[in-house]
Amino acid sequence: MQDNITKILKAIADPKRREIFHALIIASSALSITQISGQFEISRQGVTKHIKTLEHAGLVEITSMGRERFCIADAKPLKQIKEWVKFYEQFWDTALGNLGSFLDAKTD
Amino acid sequence: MQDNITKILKAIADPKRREIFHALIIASSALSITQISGQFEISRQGVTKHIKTLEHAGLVEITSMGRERFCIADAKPLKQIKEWVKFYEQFWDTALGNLGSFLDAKTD
DNA sequence: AATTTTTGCAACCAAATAGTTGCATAATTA
DNA sequence: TAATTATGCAACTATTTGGTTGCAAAAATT
Repeated sequence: MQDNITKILKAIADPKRREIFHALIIASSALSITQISGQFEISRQGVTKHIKTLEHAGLVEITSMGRERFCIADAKPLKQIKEWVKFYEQFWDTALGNLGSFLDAKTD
Repeated sequence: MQDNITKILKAIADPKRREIFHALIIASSALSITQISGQFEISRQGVTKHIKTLEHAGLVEITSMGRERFCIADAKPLKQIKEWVKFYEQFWDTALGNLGSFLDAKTD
């Protein structure tokens, strides 16, 4: 399909999925699909789809118990995003103004 | 349209856009649209579209000079992603195993 | 002045995405 | 056993997205 970091970034790029992920993270216990969808205005199936996306990114783990499926968030994949961003930190205080000085130089 | 962090996350969620952003970040000078598209296999218009997305997210700045448009990357918006991730760091070493213990508790 | 180069805009296309509804099924409860 | 509940799967729709091609216009070069 697509590489890991792409999956993670796409998963959290959607605001509704960030909300769902957040709700799971701050929940004191695992939540069933029905419990989660109760907190959102979209349909249960809509929530299920979002959860699947989060699961494929490794951000949610699911275990079945009886007829219920309990979900819990796992923040660890976000480490990869932190690492990706880390590389660019070295640029974020120097980059601004580069365009200006580049263009100034051109007009000399 | 959509909130700022969503724009930034969507911008970098696409692998091709990450490549373009990276190419711009490590470039020693600003690059024109033609110079950038020369580095990628997709069409110039394809590149232009990606750059527009990056620009709307604040990750690229563009200045026109004559008929050329010079682009430079700005990593600063990535700070917002770092901040977003930061909140979840507190969970990423404790979260694993929560589902297991939750389920164990249920069977008691 | 004629040609070439750099670009934007618009139209188009295929695939992916976010969402829905309807139905079937397995587990639980009455 | 009958009714209810939790869920998955499939089909469908509308919108967005990543990409293309064609054309026009402005700037630079010859």
